[in-house]
Amino acid sequence: MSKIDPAKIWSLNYRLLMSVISSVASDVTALGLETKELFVLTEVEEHPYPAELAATLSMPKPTVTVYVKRLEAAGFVRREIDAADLRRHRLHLTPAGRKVMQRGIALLSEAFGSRLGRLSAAQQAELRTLLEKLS
Amino acid sequence: MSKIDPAKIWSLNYRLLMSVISSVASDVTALGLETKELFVLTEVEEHPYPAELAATLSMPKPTVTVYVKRLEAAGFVRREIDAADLRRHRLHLTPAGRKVMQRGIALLSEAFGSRLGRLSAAQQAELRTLLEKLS
DNA sequence: TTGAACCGATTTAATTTTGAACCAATTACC
DNA sequence: GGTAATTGGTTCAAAATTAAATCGGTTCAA
Repeated sequence: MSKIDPAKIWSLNYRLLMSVISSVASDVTALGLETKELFVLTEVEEHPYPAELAATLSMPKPTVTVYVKRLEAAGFVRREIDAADLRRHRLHLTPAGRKVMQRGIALLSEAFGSRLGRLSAAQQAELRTLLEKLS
Repeated sequence: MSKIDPAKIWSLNYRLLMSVISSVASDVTALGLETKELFVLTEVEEHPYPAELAATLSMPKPTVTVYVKRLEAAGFVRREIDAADLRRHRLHLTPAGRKVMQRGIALLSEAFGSRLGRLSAAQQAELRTLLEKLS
């Protein structure tokens, strides 16, 4: 068996993700948001503050500011000042935001799921376990 | 066991990659190239034409044009018109390009490898196998 | 051959993304 | 208390990215 090459695994994974992203991009934008805005939307409930979103998604803060502004303008999130810390802006998914997020996730699940379909259910579970360990 | 959720696996993987990328970014730029330029560099030998690079890395063609121009200006790749098809520009890694690519890959391997280190050798091999099936 | 369709790459112009500087609120510490 | 350091978020100007149009070169069908 050949020696494990992290860069090779990296490259496989990187190209996989990029390929899936670009395959769904046009359908996602048809929903009225950019792909990366969708990623933000999917994390809003677990990480309801812009700074948290920036950290978990590894995005610069000004980028999050822009996305949140657009998501708010589109009516997908609502913002309110956190009473306990007036610097913080707590974000809430609106019903429209939840709906569009679910549609976006469905597109992603469909595209990525069709790749995952090449694996058995056990292998998919194994992949998830491995990725969780890496996270 | 819970039902397999492609979007969940997706999200784990996406955040993992972004996190690794941003952790190496500053060291990579210290080598004299941008992170994405490094990705291009690593694929040049297997895919020596810009159009191929764009396809395998899921990048728009103009983006590749820009990166290749910079890599050429930095002396990391050489370009020559393909004699068999005058539209195509065959790319070659220069010795300096190979060196910087190896350094960049080492950084990436180090950063990603430290995550991979949480897995046993068998699990790493398994991950690679799974990702190859998905690619 | 010819010319219509196609393909590889680039240019241009517009949009997206981000580093740096900033402001306001909070925290830590004397 | 006071004030220095930190944190959440934004602004602004600059840089990166890309869609659309373009230009040669190639292919293919007649």
